[in-house]
Amino acid sequence: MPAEAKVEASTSRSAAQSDTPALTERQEARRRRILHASAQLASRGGFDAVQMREVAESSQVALGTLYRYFPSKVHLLVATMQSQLEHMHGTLRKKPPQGETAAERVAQTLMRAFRALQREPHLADAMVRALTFADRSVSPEVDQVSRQTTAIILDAMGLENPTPDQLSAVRVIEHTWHSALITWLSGRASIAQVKIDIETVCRLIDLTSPPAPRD
Amino acid sequence: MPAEAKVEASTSRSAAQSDTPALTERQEARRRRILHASAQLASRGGFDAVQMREVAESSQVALGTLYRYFPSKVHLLVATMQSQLEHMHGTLRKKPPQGETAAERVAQTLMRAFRALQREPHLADAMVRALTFADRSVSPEVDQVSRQTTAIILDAMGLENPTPDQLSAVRVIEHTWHSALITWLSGRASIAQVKIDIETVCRLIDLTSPPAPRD
DNA sequence: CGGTAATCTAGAACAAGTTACAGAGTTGAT
DNA sequence: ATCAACTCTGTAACTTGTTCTAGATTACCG
Repeated sequence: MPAEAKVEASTSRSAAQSDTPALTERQEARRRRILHASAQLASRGGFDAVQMREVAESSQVALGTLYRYFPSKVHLLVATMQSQLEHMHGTLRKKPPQGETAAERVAQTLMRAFRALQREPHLADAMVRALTFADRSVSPEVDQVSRQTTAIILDAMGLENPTPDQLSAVRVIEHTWHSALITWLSGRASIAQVKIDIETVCRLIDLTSPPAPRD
Repeated sequence: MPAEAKVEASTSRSAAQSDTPALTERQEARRRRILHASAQLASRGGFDAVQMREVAESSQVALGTLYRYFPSKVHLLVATMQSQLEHMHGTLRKKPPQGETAAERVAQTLMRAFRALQREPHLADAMVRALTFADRSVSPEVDQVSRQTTAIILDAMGLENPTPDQLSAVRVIEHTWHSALITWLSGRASIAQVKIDIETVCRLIDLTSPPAPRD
Protein backbone atom coordinates (compact mmCIF):
# COMPACT_ATOMS: atom_id res chain seq x y z
CA MET A 1 0.00 0.00 0.00
CA PRO A 2 1.06 3.63 -0.43
CA ALA A 3 3.08 5.63 2.02
CA GLU A 4 2.05 8.68 4.04
CA ALA A 5 -1.49 8.42 5.39
CA LYS A 6 -4.09 9.61 2.95
CA VAL A 7 -6.17 12.58 3.83
CA GLU A 8 -9.49 13.14 2.14
CA ALA A 9 -10.87 16.61 1.48
CA SER A 10 -7.52 18.31 1.18
CA THR A 11 -7.18 22.02 1.79
CA SER A 12 -6.62 24.02 -1.32
CA ARG A 13 -7.43 21.93 -4.35
CA SER A 14 -10.95 22.50 -5.56
CA ALA A 15 -13.20 19.51 -5.79
CA ALA A 16 -12.86 19.44 -9.58
CA GLN A 17 -10.37 16.60 -10.18
CA SER A 18 -11.71 13.48 -8.59
CA ASP A 19 -9.04 11.32 -10.23
CA THR A 20 -6.20 12.78 -8.18
CA PRO A 21 -4.98 10.18 -5.70
CA ALA A 22 -5.54 12.34 -2.60
CA LEU A 23 -2.47 13.67 -0.87
CA THR A 24 -1.26 13.54 2.70
CA GLU A 25 -0.70 16.73 4.64
CA ARG A 26 3.01 16.72 4.08
CA GLN A 27 2.42 16.15 0.41
CA GLU A 28 -0.06 19.01 0.29
CA ALA A 29 2.55 21.13 2.00
CA ARG A 30 5.18 20.13 -0.55
CA ARG A 31 2.79 20.88 -3.37
CA ARG A 32 2.04 24.30 -1.93
CA ARG A 33 5.74 25.05 -1.45
CA ILE A 34 6.40 24.13 -5.04
CA LEU A 35 3.60 26.27 -6.42
CA HIS A 36 4.69 29.14 -4.23
CA ALA A 37 8.27 28.88 -5.39
CA SER A 38 7.10 28.67 -8.97
CA ALA A 39 4.99 31.80 -8.68
CA GLN A 40 7.78 33.62 -6.90
CA LEU A 41 10.39 32.80 -9.51
CA ALA A 42 7.93 33.59 -12.27
CA SER A 43 7.19 36.97 -10.73
CA ARG A 44 10.86 37.82 -11.05
CA GLY A 45 11.80 36.85 -14.56
CA GLY A 46 8.84 35.24 -16.27
CA PHE A 47 8.84 31.92 -18.06
CA ASP A 48 12.61 31.61 -18.40
CA ALA A 49 13.25 32.38 -14.76
CA VAL A 50 11.24 29.38 -13.66
CA GLN A 51 14.01 26.83 -13.79
CA MET A 52 13.17 23.40 -12.54
CA ARG A 53 16.35 23.05 -10.48
CA GLU A 54 15.70 26.37 -8.82
CA VAL A 55 12.08 25.57 -8.13
CA ALA A 56 13.19 22.33 -6.55
CA GLU A 57 15.76 24.07 -4.41
CA SER A 58 13.47 26.94 -3.39
CA SER A 59 10.74 24.56 -2.34
CA GLN A 60 13.17 22.23 -0.59
CA VAL A 61 12.29 19.25 -2.65
CA ALA A 62 14.42 16.97 -4.76
CA LEU A 63 14.30 17.44 -8.49
CA GLY A 64 12.82 14.00 -8.96
CA THR A 65 10.06 14.82 -6.52
CA LEU A 66 9.25 18.01 -8.33
CA TYR A 67 8.82 15.98 -11.48
CA ARG A 68 6.64 13.50 -9.65
CA TYR A 69 4.28 16.29 -8.67
CA PHE A 70 4.42 18.13 -11.97
CA PRO A 71 5.57 16.07 -14.91
CA SER A 72 6.92 19.05 -16.83
CA LYS A 73 7.65 22.73 -16.53
CA VAL A 74 4.50 23.49 -18.48
CA HIS A 75 2.42 21.34 -16.15
CA LEU A 76 3.89 23.23 -13.24
CA LEU A 77 3.13 26.63 -14.69
CA VAL A 78 -0.38 25.69 -15.73
CA ALA A 79 -0.99 24.47 -12.20
CA THR A 80 0.40 27.75 -10.95
CA MET A 81 -2.11 29.52 -13.15
CA GLN A 82 -4.93 27.38 -11.80
CA SER A 83 -4.03 28.35 -8.31
CA GLN A 84 -3.80 32.04 -9.18
CA LEU A 85 -7.08 31.90 -11.05
CA GLU A 86 -8.87 30.41 -8.09
CA HIS A 87 -7.61 33.22 -5.98
CA MET A 88 -8.67 35.80 -8.54
CA HIS A 89 -12.11 34.31 -8.98
CA GLY A 90 -12.59 34.65 -5.25
CA THR A 91 -11.47 38.26 -5.34
CA LEU A 92 -13.67 39.11 -8.28
CA ARG A 93 -16.72 37.53 -6.72
CA LYS A 94 -16.53 39.96 -3.84
CA LYS A 95 -17.07 43.09 -5.91
CA PRO A 96 -19.40 42.19 -8.73
CA PRO A 97 -19.21 44.56 -11.70
CA GLN A 98 -21.92 47.19 -11.89
CA GLY A 99 -22.40 47.68 -15.63
CA GLU A 100 -25.83 47.96 -17.23
CA THR A 101 -25.50 45.29 -19.87
CA ALA A 102 -23.90 41.88 -19.63
CA ALA A 103 -21.32 43.00 -22.17
CA GLU A 104 -20.28 45.88 -19.97
CA ARG A 105 -20.02 43.72 -16.90
CA VAL A 106 -17.89 41.13 -18.66
CA ALA A 107 -15.60 43.75 -20.14
CA GLN A 108 -15.29 45.36 -16.75
CA THR A 109 -14.45 42.09 -15.06
CA LEU A 110 -11.85 41.18 -17.63
CA MET A 111 -10.25 44.58 -17.38
CA ARG A 112 -10.11 44.16 -13.65
CA ALA A 113 -8.36 40.83 -14.13
CA PHE A 114 -6.10 42.46 -16.65
CA ARG A 115 -5.07 45.14 -14.20
CA ALA A 116 -4.27 42.45 -11.68
CA LEU A 117 -2.02 40.79 -14.22
CA GLN A 118 -0.33 44.09 -14.95
CA ARG A 119 0.85 44.20 -11.38
CA GLU A 120 2.86 41.01 -11.99
CA PRO A 121 3.65 41.09 -15.67
CA HIS A 122 6.41 38.50 -15.38
CA LEU A 123 4.13 36.07 -13.63
CA ALA A 124 1.49 36.68 -16.26
CA ASP A 125 4.06 36.02 -18.93
CA ALA A 126 5.07 32.69 -17.45
CA MET A 127 1.55 31.48 -16.98
CA VAL A 128 0.12 32.58 -20.29
CA ARG A 129 3.09 31.37 -22.29
CA ALA A 130 2.86 28.01 -20.61
CA LEU A 131 -0.85 27.86 -21.29
CA THR A 132 -0.56 28.43 -25.01
CA PHE A 133 2.56 26.36 -25.39
CA ALA A 134 1.03 23.36 -23.70
CA ASP A 135 0.75 20.30 -25.89
CA ARG A 136 -1.78 17.48 -25.70
CA SER A 137 -0.22 15.97 -22.60
CA VAL A 138 -1.38 18.97 -20.61
CA SER A 139 -4.86 19.18 -22.09
CA PRO A 140 -6.74 18.17 -18.96
CA GLU A 141 -5.06 20.85 -16.90
CA VAL A 142 -5.45 23.51 -19.57
CA ASP A 143 -9.08 22.56 -19.89
CA GLN A 144 -9.51 23.07 -16.19
CA VAL A 145 -8.11 26.58 -16.51
CA SER A 146 -10.46 27.20 -19.38
CA ARG A 147 -13.45 26.06 -17.35
CA GLN A 148 -12.43 28.34 -14.54
CA THR A 149 -12.18 31.26 -16.94
CA THR A 150 -15.56 30.43 -18.39
CA ALA A 151 -17.00 30.40 -14.90
CA ILE A 152 -15.63 33.86 -14.23
CA ILE A 153 -17.15 35.23 -17.40
CA LEU A 154 -20.52 33.59 -16.85
CA ASP A 155 -20.46 34.95 -13.34
CA ALA A 156 -19.99 38.44 -14.69
CA MET A 157 -22.83 37.92 -17.14
CA GLY A 158 -25.03 36.80 -14.32
CA LEU A 159 -26.30 33.79 -16.21
CA GLU A 160 -27.49 30.50 -14.88
CA ASN A 161 -28.38 28.65 -18.06
CA PRO A 162 -26.49 30.08 -21.01
CA THR A 163 -27.71 29.21 -24.48
CA PRO A 164 -25.34 27.45 -26.91
CA ASP A 165 -25.06 30.76 -28.72
CA GLN A 166 -23.97 32.47 -25.58
CA LEU A 167 -21.48 29.76 -24.83
CA SER A 168 -19.98 30.30 -28.25
CA ALA A 169 -19.68 33.97 -27.51
CA VAL A 170 -18.01 33.19 -24.22
CA ARG A 171 -15.60 30.91 -25.96
CA VAL A 172 -14.70 33.60 -28.45
CA ILE A 173 -14.22 36.03 -25.61
CA GLU A 174 -11.80 33.63 -24.01
CA HIS A 175 -9.91 33.26 -27.25
CA THR A 176 -9.61 37.00 -27.51
CA TRP A 177 -8.62 37.32 -23.89
CA HIS A 178 -5.75 34.86 -24.20
CA SER A 179 -4.51 36.11 -27.51
CA ALA A 180 -4.77 39.75 -26.53
CA LEU A 181 -2.78 38.98 -23.40
CA ILE A 182 -0.09 37.44 -25.49
CA THR A 183 0.18 40.39 -27.83
CA TRP A 184 0.41 42.65 -24.82
CA LEU A 185 3.01 40.49 -23.08
CA SER A 186 5.17 40.38 -26.16
CA GLY A 187 4.96 44.13 -26.49
CA ARG A 188 3.01 44.14 -29.74
CA ALA A 189 -0.09 45.76 -28.29
CA SER A 190 -0.59 48.50 -25.75
CA ILE A 191 -2.81 48.29 -22.73
CA ALA A 192 -5.27 50.59 -24.46
CA GLN A 193 -5.30 48.25 -27.42
CA VAL A 194 -6.14 45.29 -25.22
CA LYS A 195 -8.94 47.27 -23.65
CA ILE A 196 -10.44 48.05 -27.02
CA ASP A 197 -10.20 44.45 -28.13
CA ILE A 198 -11.92 43.21 -25.01
CA GLU A 199 -14.67 45.76 -25.31
CA THR A 200 -15.09 44.95 -28.97
CA VAL A 201 -15.45 41.23 -28.46
CA CYS A 202 -17.81 41.72 -25.57
CA ARG A 203 -20.30 43.27 -27.92
CA LEU A 204 -20.90 39.74 -29.12
CA ILE A 205 -22.76 39.12 -25.92
CA ASP A 206 -25.40 41.72 -26.67
CA LEU A 207 -25.66 40.12 -30.06
CA THR A 208 -26.68 36.79 -28.58
CA SER A 209 -28.66 37.61 -25.45
CA PRO A 210 -31.64 39.58 -26.81
CA PRO A 211 -33.45 36.58 -28.42
CA ALA A 212 -35.68 34.10 -26.58
CA PRO A 213 -36.10 35.89 -23.23
CA ARG A 214 -39.41 34.20 -22.41
CA ASP A 215 -40.95 30.86 -23.16
CA MET B 1 33.50 44.91 -47.02
CA PRO B 2 30.99 42.07 -47.02
CA ALA B 3 31.40 38.80 -48.83
CA GLU B 4 29.24 37.34 -51.59
CA ALA B 5 28.01 39.93 -54.06
CA LYS B 6 24.84 41.63 -52.98
CA VAL B 7 21.79 41.21 -55.12
CA GLU B 8 18.95 43.69 -54.96
CA ALA B 9 15.33 42.64 -55.48
CA SER B 10 15.74 39.08 -54.33
CA THR B 11 13.36 36.37 -55.40
CA SER B 12 11.07 35.25 -52.64
CA ARG B 13 11.09 37.77 -49.82
CA SER B 14 8.34 40.30 -50.12
CA ALA B 15 9.30 43.92 -50.19
CA ALA B 16 8.18 44.40 -46.61
CA GLN B 17 11.43 44.48 -44.63
CA SER B 18 13.64 47.15 -46.04
CA ASP B 19 16.13 46.81 -43.21
CA THR B 20 17.31 43.35 -44.25
CA PRO B 21 20.83 43.59 -45.62
CA ALA B 22 20.01 42.06 -49.04
CA LEU B 23 21.30 38.57 -49.72
CA THR B 24 23.33 37.08 -52.51
CA GLU B 25 21.93 34.32 -54.65
CA ARG B 26 23.72 31.59 -52.76
CA GLN B 27 22.50 33.08 -49.54
CA GLU B 28 18.96 33.17 -50.84
CA ALA B 29 19.39 29.56 -51.82
CA ARG B 30 20.63 28.66 -48.36
CA ARG B 31 17.75 30.50 -46.78
CA ARG B 32 15.29 28.65 -48.99
CA ARG B 33 16.90 25.31 -48.21
CA ILE B 34 16.67 26.04 -44.54
CA LEU B 35 13.02 27.06 -44.68
CA HIS B 36 12.24 24.03 -46.79
CA ALA B 37 13.95 21.68 -44.36
CA SER B 38 12.17 23.36 -41.49
CA ALA B 39 8.76 22.92 -43.09
CA GLN B 40 9.54 19.35 -44.02
CA LEU B 41 10.62 18.37 -40.52
CA ALA B 42 7.69 20.23 -39.03
CA SER B 43 5.30 18.38 -41.32
CA ARG B 44 6.51 15.15 -39.83
CA GLY B 45 6.47 15.66 -36.11
CA GLY B 46 5.48 19.24 -35.35
CA PHE B 47 7.33 21.64 -33.14
CA ASP B 48 9.49 19.06 -31.40
CA ALA B 49 10.58 17.43 -34.63
CA VAL B 50 12.17 20.63 -35.82
CA GLN B 51 15.57 20.18 -34.24
CA MET B 52 18.15 22.74 -35.09
CA ARG B 53 20.91 20.20 -35.76
CA GLU B 54 18.62 18.30 -38.09
CA VAL B 55 17.52 21.41 -39.88
CA ALA B 56 21.15 22.32 -40.36
CA GLU B 57 22.02 18.90 -41.68
CA SER B 58 18.99 18.65 -43.95
CA SER B 59 19.68 22.00 -45.48
CA GLN B 60 23.41 21.34 -45.78
CA VAL B 61 24.43 24.24 -43.70
CA ALA B 62 26.54 24.45 -40.58
CA LEU B 63 24.76 24.92 -37.29
CA GLY B 64 26.39 28.29 -36.80
CA THR B 65 25.17 29.42 -40.19
CA LEU B 66 21.65 28.34 -39.40
CA TYR B 67 21.80 30.54 -36.32
CA ARG B 68 23.15 33.40 -38.35
CA TYR B 69 20.12 33.23 -40.60
CA PHE B 70 17.59 32.57 -37.87
CA PRO B 71 18.70 33.54 -34.39
CA SER B 72 16.48 30.98 -32.68
CA LYS B 73 14.20 28.07 -33.33
CA VAL B 74 11.20 30.31 -32.85
CA HIS B 75 12.56 32.81 -35.35
CA LEU B 76 12.99 29.99 -37.79
CA LEU B 77 9.48 28.69 -37.37
CA VAL B 78 7.91 32.10 -37.53
CA ALA B 79 9.79 32.71 -40.75
CA THR B 80 8.52 29.37 -41.98
CA MET B 81 5.03 30.54 -41.21
CA GLN B 82 5.61 33.78 -43.07
CA SER B 83 6.64 31.87 -46.11
CA GLN B 84 3.65 29.54 -45.89
CA LEU B 85 1.30 32.45 -45.35
CA GLU B 86 2.54 34.20 -48.44
CA HIS B 87 1.86 31.10 -50.41
CA MET B 88 -1.59 30.76 -48.94
CA HIS B 89 -2.49 34.37 -49.52
CA GLY B 90 -1.64 33.85 -53.15
CA THR B 91 -3.80 30.75 -53.32
CA LEU B 92 -6.71 32.43 -51.58
CA ARG B 93 -6.57 35.43 -53.84
CA LYS B 94 -7.26 33.26 -56.84
CA LYS B 95 -10.68 32.08 -55.74
CA PRO B 96 -12.30 34.90 -53.83
CA PRO B 97 -15.07 33.81 -51.47
CA GLN B 98 -18.60 34.25 -52.75
CA GLY B 99 -20.59 34.97 -49.59
CA GLU B 100 -23.22 37.68 -49.45
CA THR B 101 -22.00 39.57 -46.43
CA ALA B 102 -18.48 40.46 -45.45
CA ALA B 103 -18.84 38.26 -42.39
CA GLU B 104 -19.67 35.26 -44.54
CA ARG B 105 -16.78 35.87 -46.85
CA VAL B 106 -14.29 36.20 -44.02
CA ALA B 107 -15.57 33.09 -42.29
CA GLN B 108 -15.39 31.24 -45.57
CA THR B 109 -11.85 32.35 -46.21
CA LEU B 110 -10.69 31.42 -42.74
CA MET B 111 -12.33 28.03 -42.99
CA ARG B 112 -10.54 27.51 -46.28
CA ALA B 113 -7.26 28.35 -44.60
CA PHE B 114 -8.19 26.08 -41.76
CA ARG B 115 -8.78 23.18 -44.12
CA ALA B 116 -5.39 23.80 -45.64
CA LEU B 117 -3.83 23.61 -42.20
CA GLN B 118 -5.69 20.40 -41.50
CA ARG B 119 -3.83 18.78 -44.35
CA GLU B 120 -0.56 19.35 -42.50
CA PRO B 121 -1.53 19.37 -38.85
CA HIS B 122 2.03 18.87 -37.63
CA LEU B 123 3.26 21.79 -39.65
CA ALA B 124 0.42 23.88 -38.32
CA ASP B 125 1.34 22.83 -34.82
CA ALA B 126 4.95 23.88 -35.19
CA MET B 127 4.12 27.24 -36.71
CA VAL B 128 1.30 28.23 -34.40
CA ARG B 129 3.10 27.11 -31.27
CA ALA B 130 6.14 29.10 -32.29
CA LEU B 131 3.99 32.11 -33.00
CA THR B 132 2.34 32.19 -29.60
CA PHE B 133 5.46 31.21 -27.74
CA ALA B 134 7.52 33.95 -29.30
CA ASP B 135 8.89 36.49 -26.87
CA ARG B 136 9.73 40.12 -27.46
CA SER B 137 12.84 39.35 -29.45
CA VAL B 138 10.68 37.97 -32.24
CA SER B 139 8.10 40.74 -32.19
CA PRO B 140 8.98 42.24 -35.56
CA GLU B 141 8.60 38.91 -37.30
CA VAL B 142 5.42 38.02 -35.48
CA ASP B 143 4.05 41.41 -36.34
CA GLN B 144 4.79 40.76 -39.96
CA VAL B 145 2.78 37.56 -39.78
CA SER B 146 -0.02 39.45 -38.14
CA ARG B 147 -0.03 42.07 -40.88
CA GLN B 148 -0.15 39.36 -43.49
CA THR B 149 -3.12 37.78 -41.74
CA THR B 150 -4.85 41.12 -41.50
CA ALA B 151 -4.33 41.60 -45.20
CA ILE B 152 -5.97 38.27 -45.94
CA ILE B 153 -8.99 39.13 -43.84
CA LEU B 154 -9.36 42.61 -45.27
CA ASP B 155 -9.08 41.07 -48.72
CA ALA B 156 -11.97 38.78 -47.92
CA MET B 157 -14.01 41.68 -46.63
CA GLY B 158 -13.31 43.56 -49.81
CA LEU B 159 -12.40 46.74 -48.00
CA GLU B 160 -10.07 49.49 -49.06
CA ASN B 161 -10.31 51.87 -46.15
CA PRO B 162 -11.45 50.08 -43.02
CA THR B 163 -12.71 52.17 -40.14
CA PRO B 164 -10.99 51.92 -36.76
CA ASP B 165 -14.00 49.96 -35.57
CA GLN B 166 -13.57 47.49 -38.36
CA LEU B 167 -9.88 47.17 -37.64
CA SER B 168 -10.74 46.30 -34.07
CA ALA B 169 -13.09 43.63 -35.28
CA VAL B 170 -10.39 42.27 -37.54
CA ARG B 171 -7.99 42.20 -34.66
CA VAL B 172 -10.45 40.28 -32.54
CA ILE B 173 -10.99 37.87 -35.40
CA GLU B 174 -7.28 37.26 -35.54
CA HIS B 175 -7.17 36.65 -31.82
CA THR B 176 -9.93 34.11 -32.15
CA TRP B 177 -8.32 32.52 -35.15
CA HIS B 178 -5.01 31.94 -33.38
CA SER B 179 -6.48 30.80 -30.12
CA ALA B 180 -9.03 28.54 -31.77
CA LEU B 181 -6.25 26.96 -33.77
CA ILE B 182 -4.38 26.24 -30.58
CA THR B 183 -7.31 24.62 -28.89
CA TRP B 184 -7.81 22.48 -31.95
CA LEU B 185 -4.13 21.56 -32.20
CA SER B 186 -4.00 20.52 -28.60
CA GLY B 187 -7.08 18.40 -29.04
CA ARG B 188 -9.32 20.45 -26.79
CA ALA B 189 -11.70 21.53 -29.52
CA SER B 190 -13.13 19.75 -32.52
CA ILE B 191 -13.05 21.01 -36.06
CA ALA B 192 -16.75 21.74 -35.80
CA GLN B 193 -16.09 23.77 -32.69
CA VAL B 194 -13.49 25.88 -34.45
CA LYS B 195 -15.93 26.46 -37.28
CA ILE B 196 -18.57 27.72 -34.89
CA ASP B 197 -16.11 30.00 -33.13
CA ILE B 198 -14.97 31.50 -36.39
CA GLU B 199 -18.49 32.05 -37.58
CA THR B 200 -19.44 33.54 -34.24
CA VAL B 201 -16.63 36.04 -34.17
CA CYS B 202 -17.21 37.01 -37.78
CA ARG B 203 -20.61 38.34 -36.82
CA LEU B 204 -18.69 41.23 -35.30
CA ILE B 205 -18.08 42.45 -38.80
CA ASP B 206 -21.73 42.96 -39.57
CA LEU B 207 -21.90 44.77 -36.28
CA THR B 208 -19.38 47.34 -37.42
CA SER B 209 -19.91 47.71 -41.14
CA PRO B 210 -23.51 49.02 -41.38
CA PRO B 211 -22.72 52.56 -40.16
CA ALA B 212 -21.24 55.35 -42.28
CA PRO B 213 -21.48 53.78 -45.76
CA ARG B 214 -21.41 57.13 -47.57
CA ASP B 215 -19.75 60.42 -46.99
C1' DC C 1 46.04 39.27 -59.06
C1' DG C 2 46.37 40.14 -53.78
C1' DG C 3 44.45 41.81 -49.63
C1' DT C 4 40.94 42.06 -46.51
C1' DA C 5 36.67 41.67 -44.39
C1' DA C 6 32.80 39.08 -43.96
C1' DT C 7 30.79 34.40 -44.19
C1' DC C 8 30.78 29.51 -43.79
C1' DT C 9 32.16 25.00 -41.68
C1' DA C 10 33.06 21.64 -38.19
C1' DG C 11 33.04 20.67 -33.81
C1' DA C 12 33.40 21.52 -28.88
C1' DA C 13 31.21 23.57 -25.01
C1' DC C 14 27.49 25.27 -22.22
C1' DA C 15 22.54 25.64 -20.32
C1' DA C 16 18.27 23.97 -18.85
C1' DG C 17 14.57 20.44 -19.23
C1' DT C 18 14.10 15.70 -18.44
C1' DT C 19 15.23 10.95 -17.11
C1' DA C 20 17.52 7.29 -14.41
C1' DC C 21 19.01 5.20 -10.31
C1' DA C 22 20.68 3.83 -5.76
C1' DG C 23 19.95 4.49 -1.20
C1' DA C 24 17.34 6.50 2.72
C1' DG C 25 12.85 7.62 4.82
C1' DT C 26 7.61 6.88 5.56
C1' DT C 27 3.52 4.49 5.96
C1' DG C 28 0.10 1.08 6.82
C1' DA C 29 -0.58 -3.77 7.67
C1' DT C 30 0.41 -7.86 9.97
C1' DA D 1 8.34 -4.65 15.91
C1' DT D 2 8.84 -6.02 11.31
C1' DC D 3 7.83 -6.10 6.61
C1' DA D 4 6.48 -4.62 1.99
C1' DA D 5 5.36 -0.92 -0.82
C1' DC D 6 5.72 3.40 -1.79
C1' DT D 7 7.93 8.03 -1.65
C1' DC D 8 11.73 11.20 -1.20
C1' DT D 9 16.64 12.58 -1.81
C1' DG D 10 20.90 13.41 -4.15
C1' DT D 11 23.27 13.02 -8.11
C1' DA D 12 24.67 11.79 -12.65
C1' DA D 13 23.44 11.30 -17.37
C1' DC D 14 21.09 12.42 -21.48
C1' DT D 15 18.77 15.69 -24.87
C1' DT D 16 18.30 19.65 -27.49
C1' DG D 17 18.65 24.73 -27.93
C1' DT D 18 22.28 28.01 -28.04
C1' DT D 19 27.03 29.93 -27.95
C1' DC D 20 31.89 29.90 -29.06
C1' DT D 21 36.16 29.14 -31.62
C1' DA D 22 39.62 28.26 -35.14
C1' DG D 23 40.33 27.63 -39.51
C1' DA D 24 38.66 27.40 -44.50
C1' DT D 25 35.98 30.04 -48.23
C1' DT D 26 34.05 33.67 -50.62
C1' DA D 27 33.34 38.25 -52.32
C1' DC D 28 34.70 42.73 -53.20
C1' DC D 29 38.10 46.47 -54.00
C1' DG D 30 42.01 48.41 -55.74
